[in-house]
Amino acid sequence: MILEVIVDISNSEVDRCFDYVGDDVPLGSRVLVEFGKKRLIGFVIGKKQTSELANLKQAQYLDTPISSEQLELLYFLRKSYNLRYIDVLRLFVPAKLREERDPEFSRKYLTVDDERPLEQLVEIVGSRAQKQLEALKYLAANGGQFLNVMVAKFGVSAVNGLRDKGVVVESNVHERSTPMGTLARDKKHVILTPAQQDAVNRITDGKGVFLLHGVTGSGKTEVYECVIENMLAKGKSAIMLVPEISLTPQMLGLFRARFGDKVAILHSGLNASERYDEWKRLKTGEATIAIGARSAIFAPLENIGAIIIDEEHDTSYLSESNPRYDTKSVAEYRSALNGAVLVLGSATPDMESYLKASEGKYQLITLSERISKYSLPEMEIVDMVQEFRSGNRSMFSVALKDAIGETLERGEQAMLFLNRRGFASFIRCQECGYVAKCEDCDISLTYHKEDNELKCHYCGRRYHALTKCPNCGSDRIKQGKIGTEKVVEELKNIYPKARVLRMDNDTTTRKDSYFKILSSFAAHEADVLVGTQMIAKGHDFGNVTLVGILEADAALYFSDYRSSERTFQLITQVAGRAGRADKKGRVILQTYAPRHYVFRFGKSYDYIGFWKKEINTRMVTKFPPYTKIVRVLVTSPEEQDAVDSTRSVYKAVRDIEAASGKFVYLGAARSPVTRMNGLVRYQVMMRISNEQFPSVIGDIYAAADGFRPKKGNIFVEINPQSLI
DNA sequence: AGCACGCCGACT
DNA sequence: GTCGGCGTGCTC
Repeated sequence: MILEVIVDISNSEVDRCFDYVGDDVPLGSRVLVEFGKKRLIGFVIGKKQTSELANLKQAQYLDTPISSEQLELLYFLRKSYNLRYIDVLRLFVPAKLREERDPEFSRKYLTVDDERPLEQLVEIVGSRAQKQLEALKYLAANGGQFLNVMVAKFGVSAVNGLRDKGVVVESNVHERSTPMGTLARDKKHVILTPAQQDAVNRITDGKGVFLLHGVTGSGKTEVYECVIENMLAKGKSAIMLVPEISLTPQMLGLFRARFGDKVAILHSGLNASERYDEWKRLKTGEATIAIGARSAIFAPLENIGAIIIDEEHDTSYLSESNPRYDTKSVAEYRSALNGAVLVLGSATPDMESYLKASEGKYQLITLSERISKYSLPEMEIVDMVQEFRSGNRSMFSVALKDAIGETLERGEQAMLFLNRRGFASFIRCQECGYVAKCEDCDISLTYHKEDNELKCHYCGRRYHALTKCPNCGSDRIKQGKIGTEKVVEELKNIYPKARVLRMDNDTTTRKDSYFKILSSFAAHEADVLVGTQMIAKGHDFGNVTLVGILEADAALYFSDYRSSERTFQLITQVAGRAGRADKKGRVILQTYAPRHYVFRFGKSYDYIGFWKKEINTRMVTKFPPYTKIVRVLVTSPEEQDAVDSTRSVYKAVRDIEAASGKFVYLGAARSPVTRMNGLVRYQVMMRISNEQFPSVIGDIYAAADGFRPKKGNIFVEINPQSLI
């Protein structure tokens, strides 16, 4: 039998099948092959009787980790996102399966017998066996250790003595570092409200895609749990995706409590062995629920009954590098393959999701009541232009300053948000709040220091830098951006006794420091937490009664067509942080544009009102979800190489346009960030109507692949999150 | 990705 | 004269 094998090398040159001789193994099998001079892991994706080539090498069968359904998914991903075979296959298997070594390789692990108290065990060992007692104490103190490590430390006879006396327990593990037992398992009994029950029934008995629009605190999680429970009862499996940031021990404990060992958790904190163990539990059917961040959509489950995507508007569902893909559309495809329901849940759904719901493509379920009897906090909007005019040059409005003082006096906590993203900045007049926008796109211009000019990131149009406000003539027109350090500094000046914690990209370089800061704040080791949007998500802090949003419009004027949507999502999310428990919350939102519709709708938590206004803008200005933005990014260490490639791609795309009909926009230019990591960056930008998109995207991919720069790289992005 | 083959500059 | 630079091409 000839096997068509994809080898484990991610390179466009070898993104095709290589023929090997082998046994008649199932498609999706893992084999060991000799490729050139290297021994590599490969995946069988095709079989045939004969090959055009002579002298084929032999492929050695290992196992079959990939299902036929996943192979269908492979072709879908490859076509939709122009991915290489191997990049998709790598998403399907844990890293352990990319090594030649037997993944089942395990070591003996010793733990102290926890059925009996330690004193009793000490007695059994007896005072004569000093070395054994020492080893036992070490085990008890460390919670366990590998057998070979114990032997090295205490000698064979001491360790064997302990094993003979039966005071230690042996188990086979890979390299597990976090024992399963550490997760809390307190079971809570949940009684659903009629609205929740109705949602559960509709989803369980239905099919297709559901958009679960539930206000903050409306109990979406209970709905997810019940849907999963019903699917398990039907003998089906389920996948639940959450933003990486919400994979907290509390959240996982909740699911463990309800579903026990049926849950497999795939999060970034797992080491390779733990990941393999969880993957295998799903593959063998021992676990039938997969919970994790976006890549858990590829979990090796069969007969899936439900796929749930919590906080579906979250941008972490879009993979922006290496294998680029959109988790939601993968989920839609996979749920269709399985005949499963797909549930998209959010308090502030993605513009496109709600549009599909309004068009009847998704079934809309609304949870409008909060479970808790406490209502959402009152939102006050402070006009910072007014503050500035009345002589307050501080970054804190009088209202916010007073509110912080009162909160501190009551011994409660406050959170201050700085709405900041990226390093590029817009230009704003401090006197009147004027912001420079592109005349063609109605998107805020970005100031580029190197060229001292303003640029539109969507069409490339350039404008002179402003020295005076065109609206009011003031010269107080400058970059609108402040940092968290400055906020902390000023806060310390006003309230020297306040204990302040700061969290932003600088303070949270390591992943665990994020949780450290949050849990320190939760333990009331600080009175005020100052941070960027990072602190908007995550835990509930019962003692937080004040939330201040300092530059509510900073993201609003960020050069991005989604800036209003982002701002609305953010203020809704942030407001949810205030007064969740029995204390009434207060939100103070500072802005230079108090009459902007985002704040008008945000103040009353009116998602639908906002959506209607915003979707109309998108339709009129021809931005997603009515069009698709396609960007071909070309990078190279050499200017000419990048220019040549960009020109060729642009010409090819012009031909595609000529054959297919005019695009909404097409242009080629330098990328907004012209150099990065020593590489020059050029781009071809397009905006294409939804109708036209499916028929041209394949040709655009082909054009990009065909005119790859000699020394650099080229890739195609669809609706990129940022244009840097 | 690696590795081999192959054609031009500064060294014993 | 040669050693080695990395451009180009191939791996079933």
